[in-house]
Amino acid sequence: MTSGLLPRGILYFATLLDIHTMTTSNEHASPSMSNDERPRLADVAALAGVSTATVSRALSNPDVVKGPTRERILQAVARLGYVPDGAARALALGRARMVGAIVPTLDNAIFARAVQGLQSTLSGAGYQLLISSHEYSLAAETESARALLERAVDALVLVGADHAHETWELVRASRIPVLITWTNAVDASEFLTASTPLIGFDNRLVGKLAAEHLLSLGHRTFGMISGLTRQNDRARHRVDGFRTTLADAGLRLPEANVVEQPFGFDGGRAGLKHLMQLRPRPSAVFCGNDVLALGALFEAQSMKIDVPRELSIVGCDNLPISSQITPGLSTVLLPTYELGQRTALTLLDWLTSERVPANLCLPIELVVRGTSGPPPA
Amino acid sequence: MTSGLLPRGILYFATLLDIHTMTTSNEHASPSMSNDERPRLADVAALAGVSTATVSRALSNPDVVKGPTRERILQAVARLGYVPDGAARALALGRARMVGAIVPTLDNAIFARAVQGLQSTLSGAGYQLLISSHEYSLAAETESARALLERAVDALVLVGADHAHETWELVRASRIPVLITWTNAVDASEFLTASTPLIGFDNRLVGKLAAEHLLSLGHRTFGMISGLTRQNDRARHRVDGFRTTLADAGLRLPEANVVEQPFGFDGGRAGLKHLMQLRPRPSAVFCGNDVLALGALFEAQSMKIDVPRELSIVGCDNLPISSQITPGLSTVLLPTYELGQRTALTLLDWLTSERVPANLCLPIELVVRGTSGPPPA
DNA sequence: CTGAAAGCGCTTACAG
DNA sequence: CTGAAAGCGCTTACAG
Repeated sequence: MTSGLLPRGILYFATLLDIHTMTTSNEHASPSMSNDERPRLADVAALAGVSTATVSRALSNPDVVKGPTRERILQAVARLGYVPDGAARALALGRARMVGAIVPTLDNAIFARAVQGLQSTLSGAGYQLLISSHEYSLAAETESARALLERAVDALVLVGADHAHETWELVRASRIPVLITWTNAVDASEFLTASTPLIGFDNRLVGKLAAEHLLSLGHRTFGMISGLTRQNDRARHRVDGFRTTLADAGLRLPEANVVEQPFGFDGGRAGLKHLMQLRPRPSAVFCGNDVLALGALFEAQSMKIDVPRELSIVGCDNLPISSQITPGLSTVLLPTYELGQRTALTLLDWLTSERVPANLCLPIELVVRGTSGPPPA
Repeated sequence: MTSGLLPRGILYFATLLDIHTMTTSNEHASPSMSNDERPRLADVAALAGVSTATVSRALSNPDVVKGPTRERILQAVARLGYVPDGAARALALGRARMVGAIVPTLDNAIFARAVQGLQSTLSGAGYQLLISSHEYSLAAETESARALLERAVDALVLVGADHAHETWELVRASRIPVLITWTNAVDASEFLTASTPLIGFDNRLVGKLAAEHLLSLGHRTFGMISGLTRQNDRARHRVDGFRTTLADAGLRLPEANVVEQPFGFDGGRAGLKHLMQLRPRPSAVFCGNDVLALGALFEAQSMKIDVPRELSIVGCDNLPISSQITPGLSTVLLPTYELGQRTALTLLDWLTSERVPANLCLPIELVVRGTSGPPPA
């Protein structure tokens, strides 16, 4: 793209003369500008008859430029269709007005929704979102982190507390603000929680709310369908909260009653099939998220198991579909769009104030619908 | 962030001496590097005892640098935790290895899935995705386009053919590759289709497939629940294809039988309520997408209308949920993940070959499940 | 209020 | 194979 060491030509030759007739002609990209290069600040400056410094000021700090001069510059900008080059601006300014986010996947309504909240809030404040996903591979996440860091993002958003050592080294070396989301607790000691704020949910409480609800209905035998817990602290905490709460009530949740399944309806179906073969058969099943719960519900319907009369199911997320189907899914509502919004606001505040923000744990609540009820007599 | 006109200091003082013991010490960010600035190419060069030019070559064109030199450089990179500054690199190179994409929303499985395909394919080739959404507002889309263009993206992906005049001017002035997705046809004459490739579906065919299916079942009275068509060529073409196919069969689809609703389950519900009040009552309803169709199905269930005995419903998208619910949703399958992939591959090819790619219309097919059947006798 | 010029951190043509 | 230096397109401290 660059033409070697020779400076670029200036584009204004054809248009310099009719500067005063500009407003009556095409206000947008001039047809006479058939040059192959896009216009630069110098082109605007030449057309407006000022220095590049003045154009730069007129654009980023308008009131420091005299009215008529500013007018001429803005007309030149419009005439040439000038759009600043972000790379040059980022280099000069030391910030790119870009935030990076790495999520496990976008192909899950719950992450898509949070990303939507993040993106729209950021862009309202003039920041753009660089997004990457890793399909639940922490090694892939490291490469995503490197790729985003290499694009000079001003800050990075990660999901959960489980990350590869290398990811952590990368973000530390980059010296940019890093925000951990979806969780309120970090196990791994290598994460310096003091300078890495957490904005998320209490995932143990998710399991606790589900357990308390099912216990209060009178259930005594439980199963759980969890997402893969291996590199996923959110999934682990949900299992932990569920199990601990049962234990506090004097009930044991055996290992065999916890099935780990990959995210997806099929995971939920497979998980339920497994649990329904256990003896004693669980009368209540808690699922790590709504997609697993819906899969379990569909499988129960396929198996002619009456929900909730023979079996209670509780999910987590409160996807829009969960309130639409019959019976409605009992679930723990996570305010994920708000999570994205709050993440954005916190980050914006951090970037401007340069003070590390406080942790934030968003409130969650149990929503009881048709898939949970008393155990069979 | 920048410290005025004074050049930055060099970081290597503390670490220059132990260059030969490096491999036995911490390979990652050195604890001794407590400086507040992140390492630069010059720091790596100083630590390795070479020029910045050589470091740059060692990183981007390794085989042009002698083995031992390269080794020393890589060790210095590892020791300092050096990550190149993308803004500077983009400025020097003239490309940022970033692609911008603007979608109506991420909060719709169908877009999220396509974006996932786009993102993962791009990042596999070393490109990162800058994403923005506009919630179906073409004015907001213009601002998104400007914001992405200002970040110096190498290419831009748009959804559909309906765009504000200003959006078009912006992308034209930017002189970067622009790809239109989700459609195979452009109405607006201002869009220079010759240099703006289309990768998408034949949305008229979507309507046609639905109509042919319902006609072949014997239906004679139809309704349609469409997304808002105002700034949405995909929605318009689906209505058009449906109506035209019915007309070819000698059947009229009156205006009153087409309800426009915003995307969402509630839109589908409201649309069905309206259609069920018409006399004669439609025996078959085609919905512009699966979310509307599912909303319609749920509303039919609420209204105790037997689907498909009293009413047939056909959607479009083939969301994962559509094959899970009972009855399964008859729908037109759009390969959206593949759309994202193909968009990425086409863009990558375009960026390397600099030849405008050919249009691509992805094959679609009707999937018949439980929500469609013969009309009531 | 405006301009000349240095600087941001890279890459690469040119010369050795 | 390697280095000195110019250039990418902006911003801004400094001087007028």
